[in-house]
Amino acid sequence: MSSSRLQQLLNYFEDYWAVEESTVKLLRTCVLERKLKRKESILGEGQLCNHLTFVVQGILKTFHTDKNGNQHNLQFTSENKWVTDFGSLYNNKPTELCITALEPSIVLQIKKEDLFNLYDNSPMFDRNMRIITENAFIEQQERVLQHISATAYERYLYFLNKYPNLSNRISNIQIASYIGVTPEFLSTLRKKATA
Amino acid sequence: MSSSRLQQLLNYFEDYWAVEESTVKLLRTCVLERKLKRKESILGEGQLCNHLTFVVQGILKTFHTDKNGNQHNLQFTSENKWVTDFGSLYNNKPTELCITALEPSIVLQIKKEDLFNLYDNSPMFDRNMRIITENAFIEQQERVLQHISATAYERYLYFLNKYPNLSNRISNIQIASYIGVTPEFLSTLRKKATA
DNA sequence: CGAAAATTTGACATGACTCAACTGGAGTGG
DNA sequence: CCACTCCAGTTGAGTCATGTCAAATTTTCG
Repeated sequence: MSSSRLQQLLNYFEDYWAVEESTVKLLRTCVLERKLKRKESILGEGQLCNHLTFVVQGILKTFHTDKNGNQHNLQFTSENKWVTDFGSLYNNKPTELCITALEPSIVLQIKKEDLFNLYDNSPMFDRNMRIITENAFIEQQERVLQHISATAYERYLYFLNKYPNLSNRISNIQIASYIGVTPEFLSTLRKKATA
Repeated sequence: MSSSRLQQLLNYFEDYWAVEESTVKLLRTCVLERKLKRKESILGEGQLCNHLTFVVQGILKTFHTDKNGNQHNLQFTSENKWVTDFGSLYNNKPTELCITALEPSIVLQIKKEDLFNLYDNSPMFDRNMRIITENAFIEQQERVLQHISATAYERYLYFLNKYPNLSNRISNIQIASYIGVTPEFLSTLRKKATA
């Protein structure tokens, strides 16, 4: 794999802690690179999730398809963010989620066995995944709070404000699905926002 | 502190991993017990969150008060669950949340410094907090999914089904605030559910 | 027991969805 | 370069879900 892409991952970790040489060595042996075309998936409904994925370039969406066939976006994952389905990864349960590229993308992946091996051999890697997960939890909690206390209009403004780079790169249909409204209704919110 | 309550915490951890004697010793020195009356708070808006809290008995609610004075319940924490405000705890930021007992309760608390000490001296404790946080993340994600894809009625039925013991012990006003509807509307949903 | 809080009810207002139609831009093949 | 299709985005009419407010009733807790 391209060493510059592994380097991006290492730089990312350096923001959290000084990565030991032994961990770098482990990462070098187990990190897999994968290129994705637009609309290509790394996880499909009913499959087992076997990887932890780090986005080097591009944007992925994680969504659920309900019984009526409607898609609901749970998460966008762009550069230097992680994505996986924890429920499926840890409990060996078939996933109800799908992870798909919205743009041509490059990701790094760590297989489940290698991930567990990293946890066992690098306590600092383990710790950093704890911190990363804590931050992800905070973000989800903030989002729940929005849904129980704010209107769709407020949620939209919040999204624009929090993810300015995403809102330029993602279609409004995807944004509507993320904040939990129909594309038609988002359209009226957008008119209101520019008025 | 009562050793039986520390024992409950140790039993809890044993479900995850075999606790080493050195960690037990550390816990014995730093775990604080606290009794709470109904409506008593362990964290108030504007304060710094300095503890990780484990509920031995009772139920706490974590809520946010919006600019109109309305409370929105983010979380209920009952026996053998953890609660804290990660954002405030790690970033030393004043919290926007409040954690209050819904029943007379007994909790165990670990101060921030002791918590960091535990992380440093017990990699398995660190790991288990990672796993606990991952599970909490999954739960929040499921809740977000509900809000972007399900009706209030479906969310209510889901709550009843997922937390049968909570729904008996908590007033409907609290449940309404948790699922994100007004108490009046929850009342109509309840009528529908028993019809 | 008595005060405070929880729950219910009903009339009315508004937020958000559905469906169908229309517009306009981005690719694609001839 | 044009004609074509496809998809994103918008608009509007009608409808349903949910909120607001006020009041009456019941339950809970000190």
